[in-house]
Amino acid sequence: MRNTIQKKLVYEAVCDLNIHATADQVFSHITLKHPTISKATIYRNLHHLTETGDLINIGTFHGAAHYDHNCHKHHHLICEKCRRVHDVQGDHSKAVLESLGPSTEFDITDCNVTFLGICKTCEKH
Amino acid sequence: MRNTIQKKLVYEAVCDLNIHATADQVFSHITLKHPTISKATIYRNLHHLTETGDLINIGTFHGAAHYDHNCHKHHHLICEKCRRVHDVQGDHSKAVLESLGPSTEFDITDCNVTFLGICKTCEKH
DNA sequence: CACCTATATAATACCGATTATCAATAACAA
DNA sequence: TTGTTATTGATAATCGGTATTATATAGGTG
Repeated sequence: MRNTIQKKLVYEAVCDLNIHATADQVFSHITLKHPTISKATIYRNLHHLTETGDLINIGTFHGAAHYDHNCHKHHHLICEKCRRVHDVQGDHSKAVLESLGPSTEFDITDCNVTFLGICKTCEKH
Repeated sequence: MRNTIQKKLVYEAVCDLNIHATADQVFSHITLKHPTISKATIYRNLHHLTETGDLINIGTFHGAAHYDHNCHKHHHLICEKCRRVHDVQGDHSKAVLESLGPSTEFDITDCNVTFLGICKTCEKH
C-alpha cells in the first residue's frame, strides 16, 4: 500500500473536518484545493485507512457512511433530526457482551452500541 | 392512512417470510400471487408500517434494510459472511442507557445494540 | 541517478437500493 | 352514489458506492 498524496489528503480531510465526515464531505473539502481528485480515490482511500485502523467507519443505518479519526473506543449518537453523528464517551460493548454470555448459536466478534436522540442544536430548533 | 389490500399484503409477507426480509424479498414474495404490485408500493407501505410500529426497520450498516414483524424488544446479529440477520433474545438497551446516566448534551431516546459475528451455517462453511 | 513495474490515479460507466413524479384508481365519508 | 383525497402502478431520477480502464507515479533495483 503506497503512500500517495491523495491518501494523505483523505486522512487529513477527515481530521480537519472533525465532523464524522462522509465520503462526499471529504470530496468537497479536498476539491477546494485539489480540484482534480476523483471520487473513486476518496472511497478507495477511506477503505484503505479503515483497514489499517487509521479511520473508523461509522455505520449509521441510513444513508452514507461516516468516518471518524478518533480511534479510541467510544460510541456515537445519531441525531434523528439532522442525522449528524456525535461522540458519546465510554465503552459499553464489553459489558453487553459479558452480560450476554457465551453463545451457542453464533461466533460473536463484536457489538455495536449506537445511541439515537436529538442533539442540542436541534433541540433549540 | 387507508387500509389498502397492498398494505395488508406487505405486512403479511414480512410475517410469512419470517426471515427479516428486505423490500426486494417482500416484492418477490407478493408478486407470486399479485404480479401487478409496484415496488414503490412495497417501500411506501414498509415505511407506513414502521411508523405505526407494526414493523421494525433493521439497519444493517450495508446494503438493503431488513424488516422485522417481531416487535418485542430484542437484538440482532448480522452475519459478516452471509449478511443475514438473526435474532438475539434479551434487551440490553435499558442497562446501557442506565449505566450511561443522564446526558446534558443530548435528548437520548433510544439505544441500538447490534451484534456482529458468524452464524452457525456459515461457521460450518 | 535513471529505469522499471506494479500499484494508484482520474474519469467515467455502471450498479443496487431507494425516492420522486404523476396520471389513474380506489378507500371511505357524506 | 358521489366527491375528495390518499394510494397505486409505472417509471424516471437520485444517491451512495463499485467496476473498468487508460494513464501516471511511488518506490524499489541496478
